[in-house]
Amino acid sequence: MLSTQPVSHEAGRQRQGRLWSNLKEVCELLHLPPVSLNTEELLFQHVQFKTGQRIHTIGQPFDMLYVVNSGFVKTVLIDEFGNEQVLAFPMKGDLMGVDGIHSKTYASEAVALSDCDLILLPFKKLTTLGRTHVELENMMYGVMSRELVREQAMIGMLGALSAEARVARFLVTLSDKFSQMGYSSKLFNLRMTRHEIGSYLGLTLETVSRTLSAFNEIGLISVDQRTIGIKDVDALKSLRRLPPSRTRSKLPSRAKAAAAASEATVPLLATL
Amino acid sequence: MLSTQPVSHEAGRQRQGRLWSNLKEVCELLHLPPVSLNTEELLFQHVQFKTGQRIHTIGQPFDMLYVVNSGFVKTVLIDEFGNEQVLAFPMKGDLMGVDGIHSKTYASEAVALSDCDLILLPFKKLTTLGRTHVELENMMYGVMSRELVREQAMIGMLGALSAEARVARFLVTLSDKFSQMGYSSKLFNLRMTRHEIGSYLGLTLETVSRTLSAFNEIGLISVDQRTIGIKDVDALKSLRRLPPSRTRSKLPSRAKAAAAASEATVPLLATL
DNA sequence: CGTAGTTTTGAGAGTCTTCAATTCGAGTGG
DNA sequence: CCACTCGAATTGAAGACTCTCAAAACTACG
Repeated sequence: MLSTQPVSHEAGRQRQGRLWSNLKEVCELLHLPPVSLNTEELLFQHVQFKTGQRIHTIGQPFDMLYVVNSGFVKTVLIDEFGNEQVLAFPMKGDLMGVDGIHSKTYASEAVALSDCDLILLPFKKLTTLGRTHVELENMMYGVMSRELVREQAMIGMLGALSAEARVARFLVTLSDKFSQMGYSSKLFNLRMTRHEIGSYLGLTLETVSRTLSAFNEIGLISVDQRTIGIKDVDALKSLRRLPPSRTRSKLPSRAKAAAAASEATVPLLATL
Repeated sequence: MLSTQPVSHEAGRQRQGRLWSNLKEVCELLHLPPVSLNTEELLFQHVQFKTGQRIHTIGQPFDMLYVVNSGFVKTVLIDEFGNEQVLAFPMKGDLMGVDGIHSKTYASEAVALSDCDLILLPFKKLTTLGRTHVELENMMYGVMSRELVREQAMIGMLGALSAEARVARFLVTLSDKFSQMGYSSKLFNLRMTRHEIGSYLGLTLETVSRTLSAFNEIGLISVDQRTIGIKDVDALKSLRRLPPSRTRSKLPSRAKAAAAASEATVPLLATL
């Protein structure tokens, strides 16, 4: 009903029947301090993909970075059995393709989850340009480093959090992202299936579904198919579980706050 | 007993009572095509850390990248409870500190697991230099991208593999790394505790211990405290489990090869 | 030769997965 | 316009894999 992506693309101008953006617009999209350059004439082309279309595949020669201007994408790894492992759900302002730099070949596959509009950043062009424009170069390193930090956080999450905590975090992150994009942070539509969410979080689709239902019953959220309403962000944010391994030996082993959330039989959390 | 790290550092020369390495040596260490530059005079300083010493902490201002020249390190994330989440075990030839570029502050903590020798790469110096030497610049991007791919693989592992498969992979990876470093790939010492391994793999120390014991009983490896002997690399490499989630709908649902490894009650699996 | 940390091993509990059935929703063709 | 079909989502029940708690053996170090 609401929070449908806008059809009009804020960034970009028409030219030769296509959309183009300049560096400044790209920087804004990436939430980076704008590179103050005389690069008004330096334009990057947009490309549109329809739902289900592949943006790039594993092994394909690398030459482009992509920035999502609108729409939703998933990036996946594919193992020797053909099983997908979702790595990320890039959306407006997210960068894709960095994993291709090293081997000059994309290491992951990107698929459009909705019709979307991407900005093409020819990697060669960027690096040559960065050589003369320090700011741009810093931007490049910065964005790559940011990606790395994001993945580190992901590893931390997969390695240490319970199913409930993972789903809660996922929702909070999505909520933030939506608000950041100018949509409602309280009510939004998931663009991915439970299966894809599960893959992303290292869970089965059933567990994802059950957890969402549980959150719903407790009143943390409202769920109707792919429409999610956030009702208690704070509770979601603080949803934790005792760490699975007793780490950091020297700590005053905190009492396992067996916080029974109301009388619900649902074994949810220690709101700390 | 064996495979103790060499006291002498292959790379590096004495000068002012300290060790220094040139760019070529650093590139070799990183397994990168040597940057053919007239940079004989461009030297990078070494630093030594003793077991347990902190190389950098979270939040500390970023200015250096580090390359491990000898010894063993762990990098960790620390959550709000003070719990450690091991991110990696950098060893000879590995790069550290990239996560600090983005926020100009290290995002992780690095601790020496053994006495070790690191090469300091002042980030500013590298980038300025890269501006004039394309090869060096490419190297920078390449190494960062490689790190990203490594972490992606880690995410895939944490999200999809069983405890046994994770431990098996860990051993194989270590074995490869050791052989790459010039040590025996068949017999080596772990430099980290079960607890650290568990944190790294998203398991408890008990599960790690039990899994190693199980591998031992089956004859895949020999275990004596921290000394590991690899006896059947291929079996370790092919150790898998049915994916936890039925992904990729359209596949001829492979029969769950209930391969009972010998008659052991140990539920160890589908050697494919 | 104690003391503390590491590792092993056991037993029980619990979370998450697996298998299965049902409902829901959208797209297609009659 | 409605029946039909297929994928997505929900829910239940049982089972499996790991975790938790606990105790003991071992190692290292002072």
